[in-house]
Amino acid sequence: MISIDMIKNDQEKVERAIEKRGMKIDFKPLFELDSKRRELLNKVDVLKSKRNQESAKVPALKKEGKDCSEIFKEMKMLGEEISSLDEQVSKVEEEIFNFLAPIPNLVDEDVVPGGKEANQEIRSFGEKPTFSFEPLSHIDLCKINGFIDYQAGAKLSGNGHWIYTGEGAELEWALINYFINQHLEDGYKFILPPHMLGYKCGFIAGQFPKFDDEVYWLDEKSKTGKFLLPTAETPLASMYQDSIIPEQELPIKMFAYTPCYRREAGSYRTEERGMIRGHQFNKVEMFQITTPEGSDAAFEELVSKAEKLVKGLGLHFRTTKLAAEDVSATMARTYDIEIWIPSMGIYKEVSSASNARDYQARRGNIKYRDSKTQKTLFVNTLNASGLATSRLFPALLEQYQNEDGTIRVPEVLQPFMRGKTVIGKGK
RNA sequence: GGAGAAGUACCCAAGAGGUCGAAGGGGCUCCCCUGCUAAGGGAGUAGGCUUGUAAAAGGGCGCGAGGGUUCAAAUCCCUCCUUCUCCGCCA
Repeated sequence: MISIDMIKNDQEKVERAIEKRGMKIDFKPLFELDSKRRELLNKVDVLKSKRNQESAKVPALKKEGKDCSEIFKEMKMLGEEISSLDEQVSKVEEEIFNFLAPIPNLVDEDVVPGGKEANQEIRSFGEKPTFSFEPLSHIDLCKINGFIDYQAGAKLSGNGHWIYTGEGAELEWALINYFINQHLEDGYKFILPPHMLGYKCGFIAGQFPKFDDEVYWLDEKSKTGKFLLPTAETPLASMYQDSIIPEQELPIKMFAYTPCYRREAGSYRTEERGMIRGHQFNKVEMFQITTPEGSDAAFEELVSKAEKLVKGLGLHFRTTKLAAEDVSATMARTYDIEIWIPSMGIYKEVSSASNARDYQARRGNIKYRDSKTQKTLFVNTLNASGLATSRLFPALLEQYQNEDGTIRVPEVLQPFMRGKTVIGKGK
């Protein structure tokens, strides 16, 4: 959420940032609402002040045995005026909220305008692997090795669901453990949040109201109902809602492992077979809460942590800085770490690292107390996957396959697989 | 799922329609005393949001949240949330 003050202070800057997303917003109605609100508040506050003063006199008058009915009559009329004005105030405030809430975050100055085509690769690691034999796709590799049971998954839950079986499940779990271990070593706090969340979490994280159709609602979609988390970012962003964090506790560094549940309605189903896009996938999510001054460094840290994980697996990837239209509405900047999937001949996102600046903090009223001024200020929130397995797993199988269809286990995963160096029974 | 009780400031807690920005205690801060420590004495310790302004002064809101009754609500009524206790259910 952006604020009226941000717009007032530098309207040009705000407009520039929004234009980069290919949008245009006329703020005039907002300013009108704002001055109307002030006007109403000034009026009603004077009346309330008068009511308070008069009411304070009553006990003394009563003690003297004087008649107060005249005052009561007058105050009753005042009271009616007050409640009518109060009503107008809350209506205007609601309109202001409805105006501001859907406005996307302001992208950083250095984020270029445009869509996907304007994304810039900022660095890459490793090379596209070459094979001396005809490599198999991860789908075939899973089938011959019995890592994944797609058919049974579909039987249980329909399209977009799969079952990790045997060494496939072991590999999946080893990946998750490898991530968790790295984050613990880096001093991040381990969080296991609930998977069923209330509406407000979705609002704070910025997914609602726009994307409230893309999550699974456990009952009917409503402000009181619960939905299954689409990413652990949603609960992590909401953990500190309505609180003031002492500055010395910042930055807060944490991570969570959860499955992610997504409807993925209208996705590119044919291209994305296998586990590229499913309704449930595993992800470890990193999250940081920082001061505004600390958030750039935190962002770099998150990106490099995600890169380190992929590097550790020895997988070829590139890091891309997203152009404005590709940055999600909640975020000011996003870097994607994309991994090479040989059978598809494309890079797929395994981590998305973003700085929300104070956008989520405003939505969730998350503040910190500045140690010098003692003032309360909004925190910055940042998140990055670290990592999602559903793209990593296929890339790993394909990049680590042997000619006989077995899979070499990357060294970093071996400790989590009881020392195994090769998995699968092969062709 | 059912029944009951409770939610007041950093913590505990009084408060039962008007002078309650809310008693008291603990904690914390400062000072005094005691050669250290323990103990004692004194003073201070409500914020958050908002309005207003050049800055201020001043004003509004505030006792879990939201409504309502009333001239007036921490206090009465309703709804919701949370916590605790008891009962039920047991993956």
